[in-house]
Amino acid sequence: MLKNNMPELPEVQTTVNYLNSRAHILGARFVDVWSDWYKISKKGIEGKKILKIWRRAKNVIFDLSDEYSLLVHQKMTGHLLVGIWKMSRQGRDPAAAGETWKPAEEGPLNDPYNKFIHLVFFLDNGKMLALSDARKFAKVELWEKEELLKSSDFNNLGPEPLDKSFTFEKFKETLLGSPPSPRLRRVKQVLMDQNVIAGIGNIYSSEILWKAKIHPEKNVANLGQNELKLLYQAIKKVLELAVKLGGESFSDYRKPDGSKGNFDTERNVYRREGQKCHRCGAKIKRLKLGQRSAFFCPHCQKP
DNA sequence: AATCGTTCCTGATAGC
DNA sequence: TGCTATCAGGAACGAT
Repeated sequence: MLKNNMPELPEVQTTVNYLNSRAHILGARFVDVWSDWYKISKKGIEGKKILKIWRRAKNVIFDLSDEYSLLVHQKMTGHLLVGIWKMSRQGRDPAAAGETWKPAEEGPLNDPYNKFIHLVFFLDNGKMLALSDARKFAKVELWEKEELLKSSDFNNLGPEPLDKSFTFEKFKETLLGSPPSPRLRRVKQVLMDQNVIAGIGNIYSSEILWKAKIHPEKNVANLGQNELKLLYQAIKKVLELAVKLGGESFSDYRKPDGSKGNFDTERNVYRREGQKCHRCGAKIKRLKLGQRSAFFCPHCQKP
């Protein structure tokens, strides 16, 4: 079975944190684009300057000059990498350029030069911003900033769980509130719904529910006050810890320098089917909810 | 209106 | 050993 690990909130935040600090790409301008897949034209982005890099849900947003924004959703296997480039006789194709493609900082896997890079932005300060994406699912779009902010996909996103404004009251209101009504739905699917709470995916929803000792199929309307409190605290704690550790890297995800995140030691249920629960020793089980697999401890998380 | 199924894609794995 | 069929998965979109 393929070991999937799509970037969720902690991984995307880790990427954004890196891009804003150690990558040294703020203030740089785009000079060229190479891709064997994405239809991003040099014409649209050439000369635009990177002003600010931020996250909303699982999206990375580069605010650019001229009131433009570059939207990147890494989906399943996508991850952004930063390197340095030099012109070569072969031009700027990193596959052809070979040794001119090097990571900006030393990463344990030397990952930035890999066969899954399908898009590279060349910046005027000698840096490359690349997208590695084995499955070619990632989304990269150039928007007028205002259009992006008022687009329905973007505007319907639920609150950011790590914001201070995401209080327990706000959480209950979001989870149980009337419109839209996720009232009759199973808690795992509700947690993963980007329009209810933004940024949580398959890995962290399983980890959060394990920590809160709640069964993934439990209907959110049937959660007691104590369970709601535990769930709220688990969301904050699990995501905060994962951001602190630089996310999860058991599969494709890497920080922009190619190095791995360190959340793996904290993984309690995801992809641990048949192994012992770290809390009670029972065997971790897996079930299908919709098209997704949910991992849980049948002893700690009773229906 | 809400929910379910399909689609995109390819590396890794299971089964023969 | 080598081939093929199956699976994983976020989210847009089409169908019911």
